[in-house]
Amino acid sequence: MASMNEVAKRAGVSIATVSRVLNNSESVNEETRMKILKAIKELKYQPSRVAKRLRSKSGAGNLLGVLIPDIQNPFYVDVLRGIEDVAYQNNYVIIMCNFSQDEKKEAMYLEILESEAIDGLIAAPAHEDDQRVKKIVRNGLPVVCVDRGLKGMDVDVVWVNNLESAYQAVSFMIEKGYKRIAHIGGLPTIPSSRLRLEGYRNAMQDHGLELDENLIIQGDSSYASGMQVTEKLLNMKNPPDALFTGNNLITLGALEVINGRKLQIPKDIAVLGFDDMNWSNALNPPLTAVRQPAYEIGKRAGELLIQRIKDPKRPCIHMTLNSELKVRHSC
Amino acid sequence: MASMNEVAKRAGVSIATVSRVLNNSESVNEETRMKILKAIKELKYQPSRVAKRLRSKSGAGNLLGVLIPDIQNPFYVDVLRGIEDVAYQNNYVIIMCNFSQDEKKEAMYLEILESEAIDGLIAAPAHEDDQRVKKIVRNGLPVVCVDRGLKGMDVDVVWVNNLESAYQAVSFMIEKGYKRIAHIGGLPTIPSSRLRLEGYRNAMQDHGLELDENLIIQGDSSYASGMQVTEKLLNMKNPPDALFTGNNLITLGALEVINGRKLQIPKDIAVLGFDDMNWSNALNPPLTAVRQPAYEIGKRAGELLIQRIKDPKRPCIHMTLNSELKVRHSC
DNA sequence: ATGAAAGCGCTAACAT
DNA sequence: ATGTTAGCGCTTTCAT
Repeated sequence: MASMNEVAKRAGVSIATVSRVLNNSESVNEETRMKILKAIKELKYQPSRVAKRLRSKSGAGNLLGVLIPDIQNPFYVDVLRGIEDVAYQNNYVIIMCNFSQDEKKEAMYLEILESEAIDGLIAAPAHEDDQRVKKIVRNGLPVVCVDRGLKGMDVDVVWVNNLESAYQAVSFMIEKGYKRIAHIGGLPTIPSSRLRLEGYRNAMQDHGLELDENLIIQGDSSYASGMQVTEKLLNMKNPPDALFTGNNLITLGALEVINGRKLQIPKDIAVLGFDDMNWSNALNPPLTAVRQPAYEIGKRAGELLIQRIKDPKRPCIHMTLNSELKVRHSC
Repeated sequence: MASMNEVAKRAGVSIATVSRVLNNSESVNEETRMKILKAIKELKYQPSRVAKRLRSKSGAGNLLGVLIPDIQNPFYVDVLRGIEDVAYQNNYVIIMCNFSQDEKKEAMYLEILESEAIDGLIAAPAHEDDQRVKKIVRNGLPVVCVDRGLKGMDVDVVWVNNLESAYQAVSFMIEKGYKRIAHIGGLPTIPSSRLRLEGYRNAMQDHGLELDENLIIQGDSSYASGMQVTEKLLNMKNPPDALFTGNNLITLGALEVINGRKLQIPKDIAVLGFDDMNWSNALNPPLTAVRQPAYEIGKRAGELLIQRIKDPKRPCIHMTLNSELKVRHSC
């Protein structure tokens, strides 16, 4: 790979001038500019992003970190797609850090990202009291949180109206006539899990339905937990007639168990999932679900981050996107 | 962030000595080592991976590029997980480049990766004649291909026995008694699409079944193409009694159409998919599928890449993993 | 309008 | 065993 020096030599100018035309800064004589452009072309010169990053400490490195809890969850894949599109359009590139709900791994990745001199970070922190992410924000790195905020910390957040969405979904179930609606929640440490649970509780109460605490079980947000909890619920002497599942993976786990028992959805048990998937119509019956605009969450987060990199002083924004109840046939 | 210089000053030594203890190279007096370690701790010093990368041109940068055609395809997500695990264990970090089957985007990303001075690349090239990836290999960057090779080029590849797997799958369908088995293929430019088609053809012929060319349709490997082609097939005057779908996304698209028409699987039409998903049991009925060991493909590729980075002279390996027919209830 | 030179944080000769 | 020094490829004053 040719370096700026070689370009400068070939064009018979100094590297400073080359740098100037590259950053189309200030006034450069049209003639010399042409000479330089020619040399660049001939040498197939491409600037080293590494050197650039080393030199200019802020925002010019075109490198973003993305920290997500679980790449196997389709929700985060879609978020990632949104981020990636914005990043790509702005000549940024992404270091992907999937910490698989493992806080040790999260800590490692965060250290590495710092030492990679990223220009900004999009993160779904392990929980809202995540000291590691908080420290990074305090250190002045531009950060945008997705799906979860940071308690007591002013930071950009893009998320969805979890409580209201859950409330609306459960209300829908109630109106459909379901009485014993169980909720399989995600990790209680995750704020969105708690909000969805709260929405569930509120809806039940507001509609005068009895709140059977045995019907509320929180797992660890995984497929396996979806299976386990569903088993448990279905084994009850008085099992639920409907399931409100707390995320994508839980929903899928629940479906596996229900299918395994040859139960009919929604006749024997109805299912309404939080989180939609692009292929929810491929399920049989098609899944009724709360659709978070995952791609858009990622896109917005990317935009906010790039804004913040350019203008670190801009006041923080909490952007709440609306989710949508996709009524299909499982409830 | 503290720099090596500050550490050196605090410990009262030169930066060279600091560098030595960091790379636990050569002999350093135990006493000074302690002093330095102490200073490092006190300053919370972390080496800059950027500076390191700029300086030492080969393999020390701990940065890997991953180039994949479609992050929305669960197969690639699992591959990515495998790569990521190996990378993480070896202190490498990943720049994720999803080119969404768009060759312009692929080209852009490849350029950027070069200028990021990555130590190695794992790629699923757009096709086997991909000049851009070929050039990178020729330039001497360590590269491992997954899922697809590079025609006329000696390069490490990790893939699956596509032809045999398809052959086996279709034979299974035939033995089950299906006669009019349709194949919805992926992009003909992708080698694995062609191999799976060939496996299909061979199986049909070897079992003395008529090869109705109307039953063989190649799309673009997407969910949408899965839907379109399935529509077309089901609208035939003499529709197929079984579907052999060419990848994950196609399968899901096909299922949506089949469900939409209230057709029973496998009674009205059987489905066998190439590519399994972690949640295939959540489908109703559970999907019979050819399971590629996607995670392991990623893991192996990661291992091969790190080996090659350490030893660029090692002869190339074509590693063919076995896929497995998961017989469930859709066929 | 252009060049010279310092320096980002580190590695790797080369000295001592 | 440790220090000095010359870069890696670039940006950015400060001169001219």
